[in-house]
Amino acid sequence: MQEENHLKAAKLKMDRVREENERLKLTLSQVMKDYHSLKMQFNDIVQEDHPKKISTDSDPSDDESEFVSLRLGRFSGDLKLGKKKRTSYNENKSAKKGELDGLELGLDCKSCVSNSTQVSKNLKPEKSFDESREEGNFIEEFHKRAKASTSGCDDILLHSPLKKPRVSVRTVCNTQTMNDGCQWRKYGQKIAKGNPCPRAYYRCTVSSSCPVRKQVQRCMNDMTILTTTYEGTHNHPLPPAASTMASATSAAVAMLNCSSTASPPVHGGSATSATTSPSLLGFNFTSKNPTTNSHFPTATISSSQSHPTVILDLTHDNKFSSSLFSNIHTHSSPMSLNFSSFNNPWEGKFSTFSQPSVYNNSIHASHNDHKIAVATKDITCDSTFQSVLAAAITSYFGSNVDGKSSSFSQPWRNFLNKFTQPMDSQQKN
DNA sequence: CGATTTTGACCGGCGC
DNA sequence: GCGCCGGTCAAAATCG
Repeated sequence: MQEENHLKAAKLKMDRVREENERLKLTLSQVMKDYHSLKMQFNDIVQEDHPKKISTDSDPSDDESEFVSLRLGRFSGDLKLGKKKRTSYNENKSAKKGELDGLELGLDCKSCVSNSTQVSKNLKPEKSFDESREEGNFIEEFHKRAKASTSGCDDILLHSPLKKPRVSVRTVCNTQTMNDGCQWRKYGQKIAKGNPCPRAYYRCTVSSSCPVRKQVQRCMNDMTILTTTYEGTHNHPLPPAASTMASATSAAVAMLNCSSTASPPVHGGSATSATTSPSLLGFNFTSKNPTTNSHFPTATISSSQSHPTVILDLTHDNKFSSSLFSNIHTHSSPMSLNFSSFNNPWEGKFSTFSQPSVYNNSIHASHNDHKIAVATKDITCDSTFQSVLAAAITSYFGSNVDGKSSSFSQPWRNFLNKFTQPMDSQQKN
């Protein structure tokens, strides 16, 4: 009798799970449908805007070569590995810790020597004096390249080298940390004010002398959201997966640097006072309608007194963003740059985006059309920013995973191509 | 037994 | 000067 009851209960449970499964399938198919339709529409828009540019600028087979490669710490000849023998990237270990189930930023960023110089122009060192001493030649070369820049991006960091820029990445992640391809050792944990979740401190252990640190903290409002804050630049070669993240963060830092000049003069003129400016860059791509904004990744530039910070929000669920930002950067009026991703570029790459709630809301094409139009129009105002932006997007979404196929859809490629046009041609527009 | 994590102590910057 | 707070250190504990 009891067994029968158990059986019935189990059957009921199975039915419920089956129903849930069906619901998820439906959601997935809806997302896929949206994706394809948006992809088509985006393609149309880009083609209409710049039909010739896209078709004539480069060989289609050479699409990826147009992408900007940002690789800090990868200048040849200056690679000094630490004495530690542990230079392999032990994925088994990560798997043991459950990281393989977590976020995987395992997309390679195509390394283009010819193009990297161009980007280096836009990048500025993000080192403190101490770190500069440590890194010797590497940073010298970096400075040389930075000085050779004609981009006009003044560097607040050169003027105030102690204020190391940071890049925060917000992701949905169920594991302790997201797997960014690098090897880290935890060296501390603290309960930070304003958030009961402990903040963990990690340092890069790929090279013993690597100055890169990261902080990992869960969002108080949504425990599934993980905020990873990177600081510093790797002074060693990185595995492809790690260089992807490094490129993205570097791009974000460069974005931050450029913002310092693009922002209107603010009282005091210090880096920190920029936070009081409601529109840091003078750009605002964010939709006025908050309800249409929930699916798009945003990069937020803000600055605390000690650390200018770029926040890349990859959660798809920006309803938490405002509260989080207000918690972390209480002095900031962060500006949102809405990249208006049409498809779901994270799909399949961020494996922990498994929560149905993330995808449950459907994406409306009309809104996206409007948003991408606004975005492309406004972004073209700043060409330096464009390459940086493109680099960031490229590195995050994967320009070329294995050298054979790009994970970008054609609309994305066109979009990126548009932003990686030579600056001169952009400015003439 | 070496590598890694944990955790309390310590340090320095900042605001009052 | 003092206290708060973020960040780091380092000894002990744990893991593989």
